[in-house]
Amino acid sequence: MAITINQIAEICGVSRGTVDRALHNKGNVRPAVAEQIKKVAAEYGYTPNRAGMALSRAAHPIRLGIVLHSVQNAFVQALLEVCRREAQQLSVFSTDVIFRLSRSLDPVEQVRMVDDLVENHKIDGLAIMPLNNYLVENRLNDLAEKRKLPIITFNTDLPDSRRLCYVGQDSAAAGRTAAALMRLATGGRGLVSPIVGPSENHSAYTNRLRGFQTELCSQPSDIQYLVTRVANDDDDECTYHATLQLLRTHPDIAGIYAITSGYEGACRALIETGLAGKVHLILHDEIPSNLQYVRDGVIDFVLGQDAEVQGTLPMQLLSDLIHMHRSPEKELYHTDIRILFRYNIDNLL
Amino acid sequence: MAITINQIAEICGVSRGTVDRALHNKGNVRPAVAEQIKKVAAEYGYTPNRAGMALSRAAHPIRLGIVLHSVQNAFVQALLEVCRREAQQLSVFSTDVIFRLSRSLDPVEQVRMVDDLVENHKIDGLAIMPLNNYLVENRLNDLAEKRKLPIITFNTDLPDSRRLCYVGQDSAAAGRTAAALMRLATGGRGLVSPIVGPSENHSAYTNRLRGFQTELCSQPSDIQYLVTRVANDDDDECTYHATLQLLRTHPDIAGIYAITSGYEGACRALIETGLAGKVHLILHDEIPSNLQYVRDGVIDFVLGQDAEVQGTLPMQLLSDLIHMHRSPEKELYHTDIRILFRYNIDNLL
DNA sequence: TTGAAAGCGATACCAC
DNA sequence: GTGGTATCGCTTTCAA
Repeated sequence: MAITINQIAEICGVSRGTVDRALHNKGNVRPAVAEQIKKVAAEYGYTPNRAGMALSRAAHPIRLGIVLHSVQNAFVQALLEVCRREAQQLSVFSTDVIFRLSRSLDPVEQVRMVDDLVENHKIDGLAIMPLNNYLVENRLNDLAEKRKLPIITFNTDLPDSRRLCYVGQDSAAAGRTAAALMRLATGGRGLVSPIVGPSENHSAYTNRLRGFQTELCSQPSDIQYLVTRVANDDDDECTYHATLQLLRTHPDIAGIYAITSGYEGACRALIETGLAGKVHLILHDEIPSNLQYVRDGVIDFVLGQDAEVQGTLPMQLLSDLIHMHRSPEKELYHTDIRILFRYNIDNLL
Repeated sequence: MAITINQIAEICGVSRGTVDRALHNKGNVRPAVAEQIKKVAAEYGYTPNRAGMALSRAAHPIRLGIVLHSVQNAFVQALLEVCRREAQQLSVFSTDVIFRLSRSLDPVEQVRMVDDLVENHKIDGLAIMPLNNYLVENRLNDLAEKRKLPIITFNTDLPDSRRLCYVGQDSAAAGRTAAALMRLATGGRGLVSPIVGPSENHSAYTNRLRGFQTELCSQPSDIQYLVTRVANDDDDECTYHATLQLLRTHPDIAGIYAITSGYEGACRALIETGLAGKVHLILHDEIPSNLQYVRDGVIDFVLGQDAEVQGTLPMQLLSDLIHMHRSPEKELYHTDIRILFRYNIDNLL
């Protein structure tokens, strides 16, 4: 076992209280004594016992806010699940977590949620999946500056805001990865089409498209490129019809890249037209339905992102910051870009 | 905050001690009272506070043993690193971890290490990366049966032994994954050669080869198959020479599958012969040198395994079992088979 | 500026 | 069979 605050107190011939004040720079310790205490602590490699801290804090809980949008999306639901589990874990550390969820992509609603958490629930930290909109950005900047509220973005970033850090995928890199896999799957020939929605306020989606596009065009090849637009983000039905239409007008198409996990309709369209397995298909997110389509030979590749890390790290970082005054070490915590295909999906935990 | 043992005691009009005995079935509680206590606990969704448990156990520490071989291998070193970090974490739960490391693949030495941990250090649980040898297997079976020692295998399994469970990759599936990627990279044409050592006592390696072989032969294709044997496992120099030899005799070779991360010599051979990027190359393990070869265009794909889970889960499972009498839920905890190539390696945590 | 003491939740042990 | 009490490491409060 590591050295304890009691042992340090004994070594230095002072009381526990004094050691605590010295190590936390709370003042009311004679400088010379504080000096010696810190020296001894460093010498013996003192690290506070987390169980002890947790227990003693039970009387003074802190509150964290979590804001998510697009909760109808299957991946976001998985992410929410992980967040809930982590919230449970954190309750040991006297950290209460308050969730605010929306289906829409309405920035006004998101700002209202944030305000509610800050004004009515007095949160000490915020983890948010932000919409890419100036209303949201301005509000977050305000809170960070004027209220000194620590804010962490996750899943989707708002890079120019005053958030502490971002936990999530590098969306542009994910798009480039999709392009490289598409090249492999098609042998670098034929017509390839990404299916995208308006992606308004949703920077993850626009970044994926940009990355895909950039990478495909970066090397000379026999690939033609055509963007298929659908009316809504994460809309299964739209995607179904758009894909049917695409397959009708371009029956010789080589590959489709459905840019969100809400675009499962593309799978149905391929199956119904008998083109499943012939047209190469790449989708995002490790959700059960996608994996089943992979097993059935409809989807070539699924690009997964690490829901585990995205759902736990933001809260842990906030908790560490507030409880132990330890700031995040990096600005960007980029999570895995997982490549899943039929050979490596049935061996997971 | 969740309900505590104190509150249950108050509700039931008994003392904390009684509640504790009732919930842990320690006897010495009147059946009717025990019944009521359990009912109340269930009703209020009681879960023991981990911080409290950890703290109260400080006086009664437990000991875990960890046995690793092939520690000169870069991946095993990364794994060891993770284990050390987890051991640090567990010290909060009064769990001391004792490591025994070997470079060799000698089963006699491994058995000796296990014996030392059991006899001289009185370990309460064992996590081992076992050699595939009857001496090891018999010894583990003995300890499991006669001494009731909980044993978990990790990284490499010993499926017929009496271990509680296994945490690690499905090696055969990893081999199949390598074969599928090789098919993609080569376009399904040409000569493909896995490079393997004797793999004596090392079932992960033999299973990878078996999976690779099975998958390549499972579909009709224009791929020819030739196994290249080297004298030692994880030997860079051997591999270098064997690869040079292979490239000389088969200058038109399409792909090489180096079955362990110790076979970096294959990369050097390809670079020196000017064949890097022309002959497709797949290696195992997410180690820095491999990733650099990917960036340099020498390696097409790296198959990674999850060192994080492999290094933490076995100890957590043992700790949970010994402290809380909670047995592992599964027999096989298969970790990720990660596919890494130049597009998704520079965006990691 | 400092020390002493209470309390967080769970466990172990000793009286009764 | 049961209740009381000490203990783990840390924080906080109050008194000196």
